Amino acid sequence: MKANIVDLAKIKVSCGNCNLSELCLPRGLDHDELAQLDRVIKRTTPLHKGDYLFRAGDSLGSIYAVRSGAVKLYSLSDTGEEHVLGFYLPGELVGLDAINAERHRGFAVALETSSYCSIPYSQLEEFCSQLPGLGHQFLRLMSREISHENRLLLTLATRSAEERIAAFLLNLSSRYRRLGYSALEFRLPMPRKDIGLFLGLTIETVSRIFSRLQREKIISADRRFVRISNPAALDRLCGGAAAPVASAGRA
Amino acid sequence: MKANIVDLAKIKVSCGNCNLSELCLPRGLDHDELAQLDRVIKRTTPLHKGDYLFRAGDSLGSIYAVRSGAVKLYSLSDTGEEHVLGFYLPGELVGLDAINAERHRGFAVALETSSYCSIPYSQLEEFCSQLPGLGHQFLRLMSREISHENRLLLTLATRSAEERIAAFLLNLSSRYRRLGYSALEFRLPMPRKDIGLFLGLTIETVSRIFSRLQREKIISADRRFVRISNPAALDRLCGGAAAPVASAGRA
DNA sequence: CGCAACATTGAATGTAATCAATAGATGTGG
DNA sequence: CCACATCTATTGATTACATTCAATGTTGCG
Repeated sequence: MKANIVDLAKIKVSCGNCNLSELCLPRGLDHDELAQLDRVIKRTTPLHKGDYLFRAGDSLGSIYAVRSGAVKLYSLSDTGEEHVLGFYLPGELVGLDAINAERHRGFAVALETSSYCSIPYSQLEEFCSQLPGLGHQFLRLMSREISHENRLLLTLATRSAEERIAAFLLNLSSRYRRLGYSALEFRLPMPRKDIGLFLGLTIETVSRIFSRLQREKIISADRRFVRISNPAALDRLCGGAAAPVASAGRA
Repeated sequence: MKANIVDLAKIKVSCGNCNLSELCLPRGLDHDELAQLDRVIKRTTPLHKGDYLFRAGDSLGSIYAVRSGAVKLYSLSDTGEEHVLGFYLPGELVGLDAINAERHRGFAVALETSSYCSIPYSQLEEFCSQLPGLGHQFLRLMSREISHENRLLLTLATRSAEERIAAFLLNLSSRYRRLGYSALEFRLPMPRKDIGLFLGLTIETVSRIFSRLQREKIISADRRFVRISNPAALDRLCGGAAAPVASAGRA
């Protein structure tokens, strides 16, 4: 059975055989293009919870794609307050905001054991010129990030605490479904505090809203495990701000 | 003197002679590349106040660069509420969020008489492959949009009404300086209502904060005309969230 | 087991929204 | 040119929601 193990390892280290390829950079590439991309993508040992992908101030080395686990991106203000900019799940790219200044402004940390692929940005840019399909997909992913942030801006600017939590849960739900997991039952990779720092709420408010949604039989939550019992009600709550259908990418 | 007029007109319709070229797509291109880019960029008659560049649901035709005036990007929720996603000044690109879905989700409307350049997205993408300098700059501008939204997310998620207004004014200030205008005295291209819809505040709150900042001698505002009397105080107010130095792009 | 991190709940406070009225600016047609 | 309507902005009074401060409960780890 040793051969089997080796096979699994080989499968894992190729974009062509990655089950995320339709969500990630390789999307739309033909066999040859894929092979070329594969040559520059690096896959290293997984990160453990608390390990950093990069830190604020680091010069832009690589763009990272989450392969498993979850990554939190956050920034620190002058006064040391943390703000969570987003959570990244498998198939999603981290570090796109650093291209302009060629320097990261945020910290990317693993919320749990997580594996990732990385590609040096200079090479990625070069490849985007050479492989039109890759350039196309990369621009799409950049644009998607902008779209998602637009939706998030709307949520943060205009929605109540309850609506924000509802939108957050539905967003996660659709992203898990996209990954082939259950959309109605999942485990949150982040603590309540990070949800609060992401949505602009205090941890107490987050906790109270979770309790309220539970009293109203809309969700049932046991620590990090969440079950959406009444998706329609949750949908109604977020006032159409979350676009649960066909949504993907950052929360 | 008729020749002079013709000359001015010619100057205006070339990226090579546009005074915004260092802020816009042509940045970093050599003479030949510039000439190629110039061939596909369209410059049409200016928009009047209230004219639309595109509307939600429109398929992605072109990417637009504001040349003069100001453009507001906003979206409507299911319930018809407006949310302003941003304001675009000369040298800034509008419509980058539509690349992913190949469809606009927002409305782009001129806040005042505004001119613009447009480039069909399919051609832009093709050119990005052919001219590495253009691809590089376009990715930078996409990335910059993401960075600015990140900063905005922080502002909306964690700042008080006063801090939001302070950050908003400083952001506009730095963008006007970048364009060569006064950083301390400018005219707001948008009404109070739009500022509120952008910052997640009601028009009443916006008005009250403006009044308060005036009582505190930090600004003086007469309708749309704003003078920043005490930039240091304004800076202190926004708690380091606005990064007034070297900031550029969307508010 | 005992500690530390995470989470929940309650009471009091404060900020911004809402409701409401007024004032000023802009534009139109008589 | 003025009367009127409309749009925009300001200010005040009240209300509602989320924060803050505080205490307690729970889980998992060393």
